[in-house]
Amino acid sequence: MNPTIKDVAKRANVSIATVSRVLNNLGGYSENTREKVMQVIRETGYRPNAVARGLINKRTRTIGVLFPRVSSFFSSGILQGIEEYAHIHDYSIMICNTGGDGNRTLKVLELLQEKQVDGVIFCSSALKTEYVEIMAGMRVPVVLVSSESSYANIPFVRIDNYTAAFEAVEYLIGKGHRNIAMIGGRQEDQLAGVPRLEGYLGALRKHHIPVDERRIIYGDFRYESGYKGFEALLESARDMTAIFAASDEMALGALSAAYKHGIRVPDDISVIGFDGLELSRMAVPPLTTVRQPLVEMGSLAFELILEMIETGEIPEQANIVHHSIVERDSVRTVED
Amino acid sequence: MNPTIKDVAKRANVSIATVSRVLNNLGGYSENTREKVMQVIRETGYRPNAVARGLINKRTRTIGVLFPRVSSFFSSGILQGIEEYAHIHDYSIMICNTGGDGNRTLKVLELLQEKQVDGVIFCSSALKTEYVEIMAGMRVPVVLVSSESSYANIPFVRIDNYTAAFEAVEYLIGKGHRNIAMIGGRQEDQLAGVPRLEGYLGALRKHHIPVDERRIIYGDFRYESGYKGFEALLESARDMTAIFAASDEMALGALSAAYKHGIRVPDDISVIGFDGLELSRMAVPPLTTVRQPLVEMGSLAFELILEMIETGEIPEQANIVHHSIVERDSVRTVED
DNA sequence: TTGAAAGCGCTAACAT
DNA sequence: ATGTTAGCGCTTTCAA
Repeated sequence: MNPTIKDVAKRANVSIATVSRVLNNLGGYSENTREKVMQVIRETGYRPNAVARGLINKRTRTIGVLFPRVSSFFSSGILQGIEEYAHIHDYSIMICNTGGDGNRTLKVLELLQEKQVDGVIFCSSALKTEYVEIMAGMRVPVVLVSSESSYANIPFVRIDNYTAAFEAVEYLIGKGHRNIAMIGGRQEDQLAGVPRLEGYLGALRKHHIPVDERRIIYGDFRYESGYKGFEALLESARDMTAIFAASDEMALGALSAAYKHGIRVPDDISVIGFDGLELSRMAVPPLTTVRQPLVEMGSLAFELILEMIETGEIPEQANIVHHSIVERDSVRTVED
Repeated sequence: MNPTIKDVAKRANVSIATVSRVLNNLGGYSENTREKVMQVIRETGYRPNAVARGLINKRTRTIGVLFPRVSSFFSSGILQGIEEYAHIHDYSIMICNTGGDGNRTLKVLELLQEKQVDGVIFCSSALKTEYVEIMAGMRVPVVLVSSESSYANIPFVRIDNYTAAFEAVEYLIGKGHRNIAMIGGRQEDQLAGVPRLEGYLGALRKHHIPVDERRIIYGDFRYESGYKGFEALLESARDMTAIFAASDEMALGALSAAYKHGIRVPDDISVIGFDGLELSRMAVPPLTTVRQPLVEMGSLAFELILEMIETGEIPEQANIVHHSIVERDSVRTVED
């Protein structure tokens, strides 16, 4: 057995109350006893039991983090940001996969409640009513990342997807492109699918470019769908000179498909991605993309939840962070 | 306040012991009381407090997972495997970044000890003596992934790096290549750096191909070092027809550098990577690589630790899993 | 400056 | 079949 506070108290000839005091720097003891206690702690290698502490303090210094898929390229950046700040503030994080599955999400949420996490960060999934209900029941702060909730006053941090997509397409237009296709996300996806499509549409309208349905393909944000999307566009929109992909993964799929079909990027077709994942930089050719500051989004989410935990107050609900266009080599200028 | 077992007991007109019994399916109550208790639990939305349970059971059903960088492409696969199995067995995982930093690792280990995790999975870092000492002090099972320990009987799961590298190079040789360069990992890295280099050397020797120091460049497993490594090789080993990169990230760097320099892969130079990351499949051209079953390695690690937690016994120490060569499009056959 | 004791929410041994 | 009670390791009154 590892030593407990009792063992330390005994060996130091003091009461456990005194040990607790020096442990928590509460004062109310002589320098002498402090020394003695610290000495024993060092000798025995005593470490306070956070579980016991948690039981009495009702604080575990642990937060739960939910991802649809922890191992996705997208999750990684956010996770890194959360972890970094959590570590600074001596918090631990419990991560959970929801698999984008409602039942599993509920189960995971219940588990986190049982484990008494001090807060939960919920990432890149739509917030269903059932989630909100159980979250309310948990009575712990919740922050959304790359998600949003209109009907509950839950703070969220995300970029402005509409504007970001709008600017991506306007960037293409600025490069002289007129025949711009889009590989979008899921049409049902209100968080990233719809607004990015709207942004595309909006930019075209603003520049009086007619919308052509055949130039729009819907994927699921993943690589394969980008690959297939590109091939589909090859059929339906042969004259396109540029593609706006609603995710970097899909853009990479497009790049691969182009390579497969002997189509050169950006010489024959330009491609702009979305997300600014690390791998966009590693693509061939390096991918021009709309960057979301994923790491910062994670850090900010942690700061928000920390604030809620410590003050009990609900901060500004809408935390819109800045996107930016990262120019690399997958888009070329088209001469008229 | 959320309801406690006391509240449930009171409302159900039974003792807390009875509530505890039905909660844990221990028997010793009538169907009638069971019904009543369950009814109250449903009504109140009661959830047992895992912290209190942990205090008494000395089990938290939580394991700690350490990565040098949780957000790396490499960690992701392992993490996914661990999480999957942890979830099946109703365990939670606490993930920690060590940043490859000794002090931080020690701090994190201490934190995990305080939080009373039931075990720790330590991934892809060399195991220093200090770690082993503090781990021994924690008195919880430890499993290593993509790492190893000779001086402590800690179970580990990894592939056979030497053989895997050997086979990669032999694969290249089988394709007719003789002038094979290598972009290796860090020379000090005993886990992945040295054995993969040795494998390269061994394969050349076996096939009576003289080793040429100028064909060997050392990187750090990351993308940039692969990029630079490729450029360095362009200077020192112009006649190479193939490159064995000790990581997929470095292989991707090489691919990018080749593209930049107008060198076609695999027409001019073939490239084989190592790891089998998801992104190797997304590369242009799709990367031929040596696959480590990362997800399975994570699952296996979890199973091992679960076994240790539940039985208290130490399983087979060496768990060598199978690697395999994934043939894609970055290696071509050379005619003599 | 220090200690005794209550109690956080739960399990488990012991009664009944 | 059910209740009482003693802790698990700690923090925090309240006394001394």
